[in-house]
Amino acid sequence: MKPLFHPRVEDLDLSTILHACADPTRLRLLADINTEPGKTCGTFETELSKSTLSAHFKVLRESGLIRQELGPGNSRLNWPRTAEVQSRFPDVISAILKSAIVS
Amino acid sequence: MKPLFHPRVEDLDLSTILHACADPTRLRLLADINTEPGKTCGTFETELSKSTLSAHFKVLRESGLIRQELGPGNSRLNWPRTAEVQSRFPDVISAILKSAIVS
DNA sequence: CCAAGTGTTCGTTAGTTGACGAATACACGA
DNA sequence: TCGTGTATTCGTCAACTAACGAACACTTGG
Repeated sequence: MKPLFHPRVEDLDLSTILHACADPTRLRLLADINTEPGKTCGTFETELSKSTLSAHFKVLRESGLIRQELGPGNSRLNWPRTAEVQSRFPDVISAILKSAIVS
Repeated sequence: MKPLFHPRVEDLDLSTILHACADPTRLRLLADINTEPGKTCGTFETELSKSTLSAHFKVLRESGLIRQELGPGNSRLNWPRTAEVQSRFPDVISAILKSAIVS
């Protein structure tokens, strides 16, 4: 299986992270992952196609906001990297998530 | 003089705001405006053309992050709307600005 | 081995973005 | 009124984005 790319904490970039959060779909996915860590890609409530969703997960993963692990049956388990991101950019993600869940 | 559009506080949108912050140039402008409120558009240190800069100010203004007032000699005074944005999305902008100024 | 389930990758398309120079609009001072 | 200074608008261009379906890759159960 092809290894999935995850940026190191020291390579996180604020603009990249904000760009990843700036899309409503991705912000929703990110909020869901933080609410229910370990969700697989297929368990998100959405109207979008699989390929579109996959692309959004890729953006979240490559920005450093989530970690994707192999799960059973070729599935992907999605974990938040919120703590790691916070270590570089304190309070940014937690504040965004708080506002995102409300709105 | 054509009036400049400013969104009302109740119309602020989190994704729009994050998108405005996601560009490195705009984040720098926003940080500068917060550091030195009332700066005019021409006083920012940048290599970009006037028209490009004007477009960035427009994005910041229409997202609700700044307010632009008429100044002397057809200049624009740029003021942060940080407090208003905070009232809708607590801590988001302050956290972003703190990280932005460091990096 | 085969079929079903889960995601990714590829190619395409329409729309958006960021950049620029040139032209324009407006205010102010001489 | 005529420049000068300040900023916006317009038209253009290349690059990027989000969306889709089809095809592919991989795991697992029968």
